[in-house]
Amino acid sequence: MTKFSDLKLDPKVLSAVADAGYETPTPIQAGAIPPALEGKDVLGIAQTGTGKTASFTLPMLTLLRRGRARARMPRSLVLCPTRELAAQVAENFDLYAKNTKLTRALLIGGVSFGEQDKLIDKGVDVLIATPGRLLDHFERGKLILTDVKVMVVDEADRMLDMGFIPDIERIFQLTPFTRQTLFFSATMAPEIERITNTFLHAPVRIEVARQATTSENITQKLVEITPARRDQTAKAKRELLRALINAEGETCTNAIVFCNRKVDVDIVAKSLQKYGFDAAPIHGDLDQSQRMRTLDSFRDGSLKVLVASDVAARGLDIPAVSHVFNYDLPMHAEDYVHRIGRTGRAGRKGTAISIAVPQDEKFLSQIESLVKMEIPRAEIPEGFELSEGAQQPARKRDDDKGGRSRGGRGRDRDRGERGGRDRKRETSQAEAVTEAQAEAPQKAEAKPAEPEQRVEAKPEPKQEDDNKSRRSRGGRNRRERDNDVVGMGDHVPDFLTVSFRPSKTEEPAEDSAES
DNA sequence: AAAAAAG
Repeated sequence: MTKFSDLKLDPKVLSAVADAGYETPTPIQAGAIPPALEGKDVLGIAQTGTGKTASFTLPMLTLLRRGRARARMPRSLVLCPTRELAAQVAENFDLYAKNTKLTRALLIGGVSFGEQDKLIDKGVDVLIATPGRLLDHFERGKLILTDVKVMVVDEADRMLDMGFIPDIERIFQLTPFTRQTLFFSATMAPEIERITNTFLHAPVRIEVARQATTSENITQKLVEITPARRDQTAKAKRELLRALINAEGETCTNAIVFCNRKVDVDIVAKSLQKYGFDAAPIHGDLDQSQRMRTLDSFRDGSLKVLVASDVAARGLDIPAVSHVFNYDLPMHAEDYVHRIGRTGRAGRKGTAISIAVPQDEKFLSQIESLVKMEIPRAEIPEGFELSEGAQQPARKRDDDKGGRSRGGRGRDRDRGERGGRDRKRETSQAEAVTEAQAEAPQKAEAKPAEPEQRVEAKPEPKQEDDNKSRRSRGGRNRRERDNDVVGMGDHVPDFLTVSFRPSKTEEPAEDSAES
């Protein structure tokens, strides 16, 4: 078995690796580092969580150790699809470059140019960037790319999804033909193939096994419900989500809840907060500093539940998440794998629980054929009061008061209510927001018996106001929502210390009667 | 059908 010490890395880099506690390279590292150190182009086919980042940072630092960057002329370039990913790569560089004098700059959108300009002017060895901001700097004449010796493209498949390929091609053309290229992608779509054929020179191809489509460390579950009425779907799912989190009890130390839409990320996060969960949203419409703050507090454990769009599905290094909840099933089966891959990492056990409604059927079957297994159906947790708003997959359609039944988890999802023609979203954004708002207040009364004071942090009067303003202003009030979302942290009793024993009072009857 | 990224 190779060790890092066998890999001809710079001693200073090696000592940083050792300090970080790593001894044995992962397969992608063992495969990519040696050719990269020889100056060869590398085509790495690997997913997140395989140790990909170190497989280019370590050789780059070694290759760059001699020489010095000139003003505005970075010596290497790392391109990442998202800001968070770029920031994370930057952290990696800091970690492994700590014993060297190499410098780096992070060029991402959403933050001011000033600081970035200053660093570029001083000259940096490593430039880590998202494509848009990089080109922005270039067009302003701030950046000269003719001295780039090494260029890395990270998560190329995602760049493709995001429409970055033209930008990437352009950036390739701005760098010298003689540069060394390290190129990473989880898949080799035809378009990616074309790019690599065009811009890589005799690359060494390293392919590591798909990160088990489903790691056996991850316990997967699927809970199907069939809301009696379409317009109650969202609320029923939120109720169910809370019940599922509660049912996991103390085993749920921290969790990511994935939603397909940004608006739902906000709604769900807000709803969870109203119910006393230590939750915060993250998606691409939130401003960058808030994204960073949220992510930081999630990493350091002060935030327990991260409600996220797919911005967080891939690439982000969030260690040791005990649970992943799919509030929505992802529309791309691939994303399911990425999402649940946020848990069960590094040999730990993880749990991934997904909520499905009848409309999800086709996504579900795609997911199941991708992961090559049927996701075990789980029962609706105790404490989830089955109301008209949410029923288990209907076995009998006319059993319309039969909410209480718990047994049936057959796969007859096509039975349920599916008014095929009406494809549009069941609840408008504005309605949904007010609905989320409305859920909690009733909650407060229903709950005094509960030992934990989770609800007490709730700023009630303010909500009523917001509620009105929201109603009148339709759905376009994200900024406003963001503002009252943050800052509950200190008041909300620790998620961990809460006893999760589900209680029926948790779901007041009014909750489902309303609307 | 949605998210992300340059404003």
